Amino acid sequence: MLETTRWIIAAKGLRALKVRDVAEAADCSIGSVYNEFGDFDGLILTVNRETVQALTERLAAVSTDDPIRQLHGLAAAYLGFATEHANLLRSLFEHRMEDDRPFPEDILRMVMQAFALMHAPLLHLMPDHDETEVALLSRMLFSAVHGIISLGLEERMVAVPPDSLRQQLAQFVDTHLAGLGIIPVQRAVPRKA
Amino acid sequence: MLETTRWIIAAKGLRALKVRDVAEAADCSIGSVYNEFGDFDGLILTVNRETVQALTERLAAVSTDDPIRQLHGLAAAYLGFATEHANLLRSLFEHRMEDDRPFPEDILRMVMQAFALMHAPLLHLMPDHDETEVALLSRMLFSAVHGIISLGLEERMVAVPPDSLRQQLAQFVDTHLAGLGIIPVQRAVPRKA
DNA sequence: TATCCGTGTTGAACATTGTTCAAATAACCG
DNA sequence: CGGTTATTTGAACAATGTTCAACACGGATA
Repeated sequence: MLETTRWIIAAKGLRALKVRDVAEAADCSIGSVYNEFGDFDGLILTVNRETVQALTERLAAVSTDDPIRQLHGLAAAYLGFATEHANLLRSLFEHRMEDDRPFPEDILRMVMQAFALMHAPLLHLMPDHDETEVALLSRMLFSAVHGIISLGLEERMVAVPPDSLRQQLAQFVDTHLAGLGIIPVQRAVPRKA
Repeated sequence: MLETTRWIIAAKGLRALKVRDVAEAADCSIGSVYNEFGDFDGLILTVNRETVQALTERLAAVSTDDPIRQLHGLAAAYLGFATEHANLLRSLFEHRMEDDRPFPEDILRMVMQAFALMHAPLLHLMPDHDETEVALLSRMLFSAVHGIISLGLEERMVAVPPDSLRQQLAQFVDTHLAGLGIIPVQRAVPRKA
């Protein structure tokens, strides 16, 4: 049942998800879906929970040997996940609850936790800085990476080629680390000159 | 009629928009809405068009005296617009067409145009660089700013206080410019030490 | 004025889809 | 097997995007 839902969202987008389709594919009645998930939001949120879980696992699997490499790895891992599961990630970030019900606390926590994964390596690289300051910085950096990727993959908006995107992301991380004084500023070779 | 639609989206979010509400508020029949806009998507897209137009105007109004100040101004202007019109901006970026109809070309162009506004000042600051390279860089920078702002304002995800967000954005731009070698790297004073 | 024709408006009716709930079915127990 | 509880069912309901035949109005014409 969950698999079916996830498959539909992943393949055809959140908007294509219908309770009746899920029920039919799972070979059960409409009511059973409601018994299991409460309502439509519950169905979606369950899939979203799994998505953020999978994302976190993927990000957590990045090697922690070298902080700088880890930051690059996190960005690359996020890009990989976003590329492979674009619709699932969109469902996580774009879905709005019916009426004005509050967003589930636990999903929120999980997303924040995932976005905090840059904190540890950054703290290693900036040992003299205030921890809360680094926390803010890491969340901001991850938000920036998220923005670059989610807009870059938006096929409706002249998507950036995946390989170019990978390259851009690496450059972005490097440039920012240089700006923080962690690695030396490397001027790109001007082709024009 | 358009005003009503815009008002509903701005006040209660895209999901709260109903054809019947628009018709009633505009004191006309449901059919008239369809005569005017074709379908539901048409209604939304018309508002989105206005939104990206307003955004572009606001961004274009930023002073072009000093390139660095201009970049800060663009980020700040985007933040201001996003703060004042959060739901309208969300409607622009999160709305998906029915079925799989293609996203309107003109809106796409306008968004790209808005996101390209960092190109000119960046080109001034990097006169020796390849223009297409700077174009990619400017789009990436703007995407990053977009990510920081849109996630930062997401009230469901522990929104960052607006003032703190403004400060973070400025720091982000400065750090990135420093990383590009345009302004000197300024190490923040470590509070811990 | 009466008639006709093009144009724009209407809202009842329809299709889709999330939701409910009383009845049917199944499962368990003594 | 009878009784009790739990689970499943799907017809019916409500909300909402969409259609379209009927209607209303305005101007041209006789």
